[in-house]
Amino acid sequence: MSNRPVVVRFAPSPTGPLHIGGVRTCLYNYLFARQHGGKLLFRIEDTDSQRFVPGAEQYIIESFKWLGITFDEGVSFGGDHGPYRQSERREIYKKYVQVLLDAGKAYYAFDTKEELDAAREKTANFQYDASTRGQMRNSIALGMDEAQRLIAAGEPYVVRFLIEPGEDVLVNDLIRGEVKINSSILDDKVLYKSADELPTYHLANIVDDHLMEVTHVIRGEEWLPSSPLHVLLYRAFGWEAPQFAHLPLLLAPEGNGKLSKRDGDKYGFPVFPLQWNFIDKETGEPKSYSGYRESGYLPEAVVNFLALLGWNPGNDQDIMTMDEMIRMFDLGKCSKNGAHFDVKRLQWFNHHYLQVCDEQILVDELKKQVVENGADPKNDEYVKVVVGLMKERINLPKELWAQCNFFFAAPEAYEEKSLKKWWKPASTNAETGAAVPSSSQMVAELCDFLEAQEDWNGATLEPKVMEWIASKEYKVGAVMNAFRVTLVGEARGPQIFLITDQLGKEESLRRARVAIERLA
RNA sequence: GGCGCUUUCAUCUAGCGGUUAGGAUACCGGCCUCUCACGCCGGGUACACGAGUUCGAGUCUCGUAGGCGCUACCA
Repeated sequence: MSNRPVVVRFAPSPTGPLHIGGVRTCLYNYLFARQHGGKLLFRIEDTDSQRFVPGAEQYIIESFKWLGITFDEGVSFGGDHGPYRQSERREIYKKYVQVLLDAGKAYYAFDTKEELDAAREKTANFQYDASTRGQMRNSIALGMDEAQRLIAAGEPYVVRFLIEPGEDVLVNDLIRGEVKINSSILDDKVLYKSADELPTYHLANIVDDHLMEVTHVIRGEEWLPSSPLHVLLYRAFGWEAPQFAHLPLLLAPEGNGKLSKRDGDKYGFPVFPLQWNFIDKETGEPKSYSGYRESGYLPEAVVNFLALLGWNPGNDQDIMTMDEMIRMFDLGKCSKNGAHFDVKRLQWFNHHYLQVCDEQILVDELKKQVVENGADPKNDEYVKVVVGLMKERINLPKELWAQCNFFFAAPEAYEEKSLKKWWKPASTNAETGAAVPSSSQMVAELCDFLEAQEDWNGATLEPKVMEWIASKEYKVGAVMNAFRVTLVGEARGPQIFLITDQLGKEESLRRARVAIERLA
């Protein structure tokens, strides 16, 4: 193995929004590149013209921009190895296909879709390989002269890779160790199609990785079975193969299968970094898949969570900055088995990063929510204080309004459970036999006491109120919680004098008295 | 069906021949407290199964079973 400078790549197909599993693959490539002072390339593998989706490329670029993952070379980033879109590299692939053809390591095949289907129908487990290629329509069975004649006559063809059977192909995987696969189970893969003059993934991938001087291929486990083919292709060209590392797959939260876009709908969380809008092909209706960004997840949380899904630094650290991850990342510490996606854990990460993020993000979000709910956000300072009080109890910004609505709008109804517990009629203390006034009366008395107070500062108000409660021989909880219900509408929220500070004297007393009247 | 990868708490995982099997999320309980959260403290739950190797196996080997992936002129 030579000591080439580290070059890795992320090479998605622009077939739609970027799946969260792809995000993790790219993140690992990024961490690896940065740790080794190497380069990360961004290549677009659009060799399947049938599945090309406009906008997907831009979506992917925007996603990584949001996540803070940067590239050094590639589509939209420039570099000396371009072009970086495979559809713009036709001539390059043609040249290398010819190299293989000339060396007798690949051949022309003319079988139509129908003929191939018929062969598969006829023979169980049909495979286009050494045992069957003699019966098919290709330059080996037909002879090169006939093949050239067919090509000249305009017959569409493909070029297939000639696999020699019976050889154990070794793939050295940085995560899984040595994987051995016998070449007999490999079929003569199509490398090139004359119909669109494009190569298939396998050929384009090898040629590009070689030309772009890629040293490490870090990709999903779904590629493991075809990695022997890739090894064979490198060998056929006489090129040094890169090191491989096949990452475990991301699995659905429960049950079976890998994480799919349907799981997002099923479990109520996004599986894409950004929202993706599209037209439903069947109904013609505009639809969209939700994204982490639009759902209020912070990029730091998504990255941190994803990094630990399949890798860990070997210590007990969970919260990591990107720089720490870059320092500690280790392919050898990646797990080998698939990881179930646990959205609760992601939310915990998000909760953490929400506490340390720029508060203005939450201030703006809450302001928006207040307006949407027809209330008055007053001013930035007011909203900022509320955010400071409430952010520790949310996992997502969208939960803000439900938590803090009472700071902006008086309760219109009172929650039943809270009333049952804290809004009581007059009674007698079972132990002392003393009369206990109703909640309504206690709050009314409290209002009179508060009315007389000149200084409405919670810090000075609190000891006075406590003193007053003691002098009346009331229970602190009974008075404060009844009062709380009148202000909030239920038994929740921050310390009560923090609420009255924000609401002000007039509004606080008004709410209490309105409640007394309503609950009479 | 064939081939490959894989298997420690519900979930993400630590562990690389000798551990009371550790951490995190979730869950439960307690503390704090005017409520709800946060926070802190505590708790339960795991080595898929069966054979070997070894004085000793979660750790090594082989089977079995389960899970996942691939098996296209898709990537």
